Amino acid sequence: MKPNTLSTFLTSNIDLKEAFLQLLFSSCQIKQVNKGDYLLQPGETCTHSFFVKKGLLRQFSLDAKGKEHVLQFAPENWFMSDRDSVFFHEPAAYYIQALENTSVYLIDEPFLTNLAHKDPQFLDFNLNLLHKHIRQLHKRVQLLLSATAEERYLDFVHMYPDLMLRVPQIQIASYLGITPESLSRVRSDLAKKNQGR
Amino acid sequence: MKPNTLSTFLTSNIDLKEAFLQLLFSSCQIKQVNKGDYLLQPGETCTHSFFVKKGLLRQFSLDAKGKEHVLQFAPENWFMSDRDSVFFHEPAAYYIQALENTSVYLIDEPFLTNLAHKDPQFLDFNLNLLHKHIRQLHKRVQLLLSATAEERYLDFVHMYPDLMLRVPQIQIASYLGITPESLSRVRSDLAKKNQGR
DNA sequence: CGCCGAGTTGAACTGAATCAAGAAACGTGG
DNA sequence: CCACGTTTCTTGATTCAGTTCAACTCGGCG
Repeated sequence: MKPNTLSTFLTSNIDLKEAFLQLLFSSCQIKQVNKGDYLLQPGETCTHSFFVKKGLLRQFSLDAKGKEHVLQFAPENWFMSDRDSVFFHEPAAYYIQALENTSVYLIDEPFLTNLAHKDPQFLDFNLNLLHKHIRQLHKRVQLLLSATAEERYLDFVHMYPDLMLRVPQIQIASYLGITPESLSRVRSDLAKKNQGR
Repeated sequence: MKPNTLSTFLTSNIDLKEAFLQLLFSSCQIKQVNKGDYLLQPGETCTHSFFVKKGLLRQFSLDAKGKEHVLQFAPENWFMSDRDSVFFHEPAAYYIQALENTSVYLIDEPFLTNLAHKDPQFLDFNLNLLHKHIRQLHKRVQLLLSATAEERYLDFVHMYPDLMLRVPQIQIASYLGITPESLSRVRSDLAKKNQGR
């Protein structure tokens, strides 16, 4: 299942009524951002989530020592939003930046909530997304608690093989919670092991 | 705000209609579990979440090396559920165990979903909970990525001071992703530092 | 009593970080 | 299309936070 548009993404999960789809599209603006540009920076507040039509986003934080830590990536057909800002109307705690030239739909939150209230199918779809997100985060915590750098890398490659080809290793290292140097070593160790087979 | 019952917990967030509250209570069974007993084990499936009336639960996994990793604790008035099992009808991946003699409400999932569909206020309440949960998990990932053992410990003490008094250090160490020995050392180092003031 | 799990403390070890330096890839402007 | 500077990736040497293993203490509890 490889949805290519917002429409197929939405309908691939739950059969949304055509009318609601039209409504969603018509209410969405599209925004273009260039590689390196920011959609959101800490301290700002915004009322919409982003849905990636084309391109690639990353969400990251800056710690006290000035280091970046990637929370997640969002390639085509992924949602990304800063919950502090969008749902709780607090200043954002994270950066959202384009890693490629990217076009996103701006998904207005009040509108989404409205839709959830009006369309039972959309509500199910929405709840499903949230539960999946939580499950994925649980898995991530679990990996950070228990797995070595190598294990986490292998899991990443397995889960997001396409991202390996698009995201600089330095970003992947940050996502995995290791330094770029360590990632490089993990990769060369794995290459050696696999050479013998 | 220190809610003491399911009723006050629910109403403290959003004003739920009295009728729905009655409905919720009437449909909930109460279950008693003794310290050390399991509410759920990997491989099982169950259709309800747990709401802790009195006592303390923990959710944890067992890794390949036989080590436990605590994902989260649930003291009074917290929800705990295994999403794999409850929402996706897959075998559970985690254990849920009582750390004290505990009584929980069994919250039937189909019923909850129903409620969300019927009562707009309950829906908002439900969505709010999910978004908060995600936000908390983001923060946890962020800490695991960027903070030292000491920093994570201090954050835990700050966030859950009550749990420090009820949960064995060995469990807290597991939650923080360090060994009990390391936690002991972190604590004694902090004690030394604070002694001089 | 004596046992047993929780917590502490010490010494040796290790996975990953840090620091440093070089090589390869990339984009931008001439 | 090439030259340049910039960023990414690699490799090596050293350091360090946290683990491991082991011994010992303490407080409950049968």
